Amino acid sequence: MSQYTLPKTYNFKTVEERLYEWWESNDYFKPRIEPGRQPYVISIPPPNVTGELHLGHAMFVAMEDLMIRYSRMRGIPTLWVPGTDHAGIATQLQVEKHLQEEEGITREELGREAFIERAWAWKAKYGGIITEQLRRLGASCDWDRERFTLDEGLSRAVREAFVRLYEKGLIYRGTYLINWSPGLRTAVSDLEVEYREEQGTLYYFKYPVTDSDEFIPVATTRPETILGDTAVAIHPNDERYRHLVGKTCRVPILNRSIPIIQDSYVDLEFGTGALKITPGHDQADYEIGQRHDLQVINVLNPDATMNANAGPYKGLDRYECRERLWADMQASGMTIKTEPYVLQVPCTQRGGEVVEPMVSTQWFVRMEPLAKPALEVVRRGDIQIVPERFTKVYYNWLENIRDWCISRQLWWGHRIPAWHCADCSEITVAREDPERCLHCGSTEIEQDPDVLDTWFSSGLWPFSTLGWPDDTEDLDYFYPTAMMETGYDILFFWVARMIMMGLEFTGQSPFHIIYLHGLVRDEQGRKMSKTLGNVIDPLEVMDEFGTDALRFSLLTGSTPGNDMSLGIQRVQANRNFANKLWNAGRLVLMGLEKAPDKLSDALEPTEADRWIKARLKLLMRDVDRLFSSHQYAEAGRQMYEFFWGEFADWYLEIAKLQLNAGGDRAWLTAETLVSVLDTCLRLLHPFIPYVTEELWGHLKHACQHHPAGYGPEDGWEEALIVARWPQPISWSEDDERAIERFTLIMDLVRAIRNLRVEKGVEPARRIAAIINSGDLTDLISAQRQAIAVLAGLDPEQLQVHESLETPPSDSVPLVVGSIEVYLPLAQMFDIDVERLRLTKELEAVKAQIKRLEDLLAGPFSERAPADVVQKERMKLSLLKETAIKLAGQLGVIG
RNA sequence: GGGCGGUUAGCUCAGUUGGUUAGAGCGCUGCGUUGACAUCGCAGAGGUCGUUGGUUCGAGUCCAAUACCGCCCA
Repeated sequence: MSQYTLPKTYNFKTVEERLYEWWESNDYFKPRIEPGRQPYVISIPPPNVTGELHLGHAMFVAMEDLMIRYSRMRGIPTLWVPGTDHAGIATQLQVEKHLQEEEGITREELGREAFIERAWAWKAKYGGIITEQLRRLGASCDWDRERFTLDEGLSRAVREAFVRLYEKGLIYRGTYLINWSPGLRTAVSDLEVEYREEQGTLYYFKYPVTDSDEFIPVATTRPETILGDTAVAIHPNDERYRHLVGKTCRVPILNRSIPIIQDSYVDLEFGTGALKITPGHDQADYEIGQRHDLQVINVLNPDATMNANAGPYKGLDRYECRERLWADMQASGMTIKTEPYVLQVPCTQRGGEVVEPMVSTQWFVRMEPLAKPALEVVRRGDIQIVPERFTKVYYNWLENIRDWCISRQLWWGHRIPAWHCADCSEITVAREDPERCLHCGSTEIEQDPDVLDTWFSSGLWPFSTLGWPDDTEDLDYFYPTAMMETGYDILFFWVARMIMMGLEFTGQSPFHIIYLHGLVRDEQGRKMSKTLGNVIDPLEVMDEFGTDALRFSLLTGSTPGNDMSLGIQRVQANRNFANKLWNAGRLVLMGLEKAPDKLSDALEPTEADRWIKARLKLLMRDVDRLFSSHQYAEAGRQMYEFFWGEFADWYLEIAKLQLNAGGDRAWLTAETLVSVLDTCLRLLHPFIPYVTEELWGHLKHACQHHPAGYGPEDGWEEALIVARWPQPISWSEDDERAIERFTLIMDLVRAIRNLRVEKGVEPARRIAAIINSGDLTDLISAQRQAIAVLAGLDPEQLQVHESLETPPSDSVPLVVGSIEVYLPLAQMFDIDVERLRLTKELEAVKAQIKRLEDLLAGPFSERAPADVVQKERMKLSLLKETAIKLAGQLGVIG
């Protein structure tokens, strides 16, 4: 009876939570500070504090936890700093919605202070959910260092940063054209605006020239903006209207007089070739207006209704105004025509509601001086972006950067530390709340009502979370961080800004590698959205298949910077992999019991032992190479294939035999099993931490309770999470040969299996076989038992000969390389069928020979490297042997 | 308008610095249940690597052009 009766199926439900708590309570997530030693640090991309877990979170947690666990196992002081983001707009909207639903009141009715209190209460209530969910994913963050963008320390950092930038003249307040969201009643930055294609209309109408019967035909997609026009522009080369330049025309309905100007921005081909200029509500027009010193007229209220400048249309919603105005113009004969037109409608990234360009007084960050050093650090390689192609995207954005509108007319966020003086109208910006105006000493000062863009505080994240602006031990030791791992969709929003802020405030790049993962999509490659109903909830997936299965799917299914499709079937397959690991582990544990206490004599490893160890070495080497080039997915896939396709499918089958042989053979086999399994668990741990830790614990326990004392040379570590990462071991010729020799055995076994199936031999039936193995007789004889078991042969009736003078009759012949095999399946032997089969095979081999001979006769043998040529020569000679054997067998059949 | 990515098996995707008859998972077909695992095993079918041209002894891989799909920026 086994001492370790593990269940037949891996049950993640009884494992995950227990292990996570065990890891956390043993402080395995906490780094030791080892002065002089370079630590490995990742700052988590902080999720929205009241957000819900989605696959994007699962993706970054899986990736980062992989990197963190790998680093930790390598013995490097490793820190993953967790935290959450206050997410200004998102959270405020949630709280507002809740307020409306539960109490039927608006935030304005509640008042600013009370509202902020509610928001904090909301955060207190729901803020822990997301971090709990990150734990569930196995995130090995140091939770004692958890931060929140709106906590006291970070608020101080934000304030310090703001004041410094202001003092340097990099923050300014001014009245410019910005993106206004009427729905949210706040300004948003350029980045937060997305363009949506919509079917719209292009309206053609007449701009009457003052004191003349002439008119200029003009086209617009937004007729309501006519009310804010302050010029009509034509191209300098445009002959048609040249004579009108310098004259004025009259705004329809309002009859305001506006100039006719020339500007090369005007596209001669578009519309009528003349452009109405609305500096108050269009970016391009705004710039033209600046060039020509045009008046800026705002016709909109903050809620997107028309204001007094719209004259008779005052109070109407903008779309209603559009219709009415057009109808009025039609009535007075000023319209020409309309035609369908596809518009690019600006919308907010969040709500999706239409954004109106509008002139407004806001706070801005001057970006160019910050962008320059940020470009420089990437150019000189201090920061490397993976995949590399995003470097170009990054350059392009920074080289064409525009000033950043950082003020938001919200309540939930970092309040701008600026006070306006009622007496002198000057602004006081200060680290501590001032009592009086810095300019005139007046006490009649009031703090600016706006808060900062959420991304302003996120930009400080890698150092603010470590204590900046204070000179803390953490900041000193852990900063700059090593890796910034996140989705490419926030390269500008977040990553670029962190680099700029990091350089500005700390003088150092905040991290050295940027690894950008792709976005997770559904099986058809579509974005997941609630409206499409194709959202996969990671929590449900984990409930059904376990965390490891989800992690492994995300980690092996994606390549850097490329989107991935996640299918549930893939997760299921990986759940099966966890189970495969588990059962292979069970077999090893049971095998241990068959091993004697100690080795009685020196004993050579078997061919299979040598092979699996050599293959494992190759795997370690590949994994090392792949990890260092950030090809984590490929590394994971190779581990999977090695474990399942080689260790489980082949070695374990042979190991059963070797264990049953008992004695020293069993002892040595158990040792190999333990060693290979142990190494595999170490390699796989960063990918699938739970099942590996659990199984490793059993393995360790079993080994420690076995008198043989199997285990790693330096003994078993406390836990897999802190166990040593396997180091690639040197490669030798012997390893090469071990792989070649065993590969031949596998080929032989496979060939026999194929033939069995082809001949319809029942799987359970043991059949006889005669092998003529020539030079390889030593190898084949030594492996006869293994071959017999794997190929379903009867060991009693398995003959291995070095040469065979008279081949057996009535036997099905086959050739593997230079080895001949005869399966005496008399009743299934059909001479015609065999002849045909052998002839076909011979033809195929001959074709191969021809191909290689041609190749070697050509320039290949002179131009290609010697080892490549040699390889082909070897292949050719083996094929020739095969051909001879096949021809011989055909001759026998007659 | 500028830039980027994708196009490989029925589906979802891998594929080192170019090395010579292209891989995985799922799906499909056939067979198989007394001891690691049916969340499994054995075997099989299935691909002119979008198209065209080029470089090379050799191209899925490098270059150029082109088509389609998608993304980003303006």
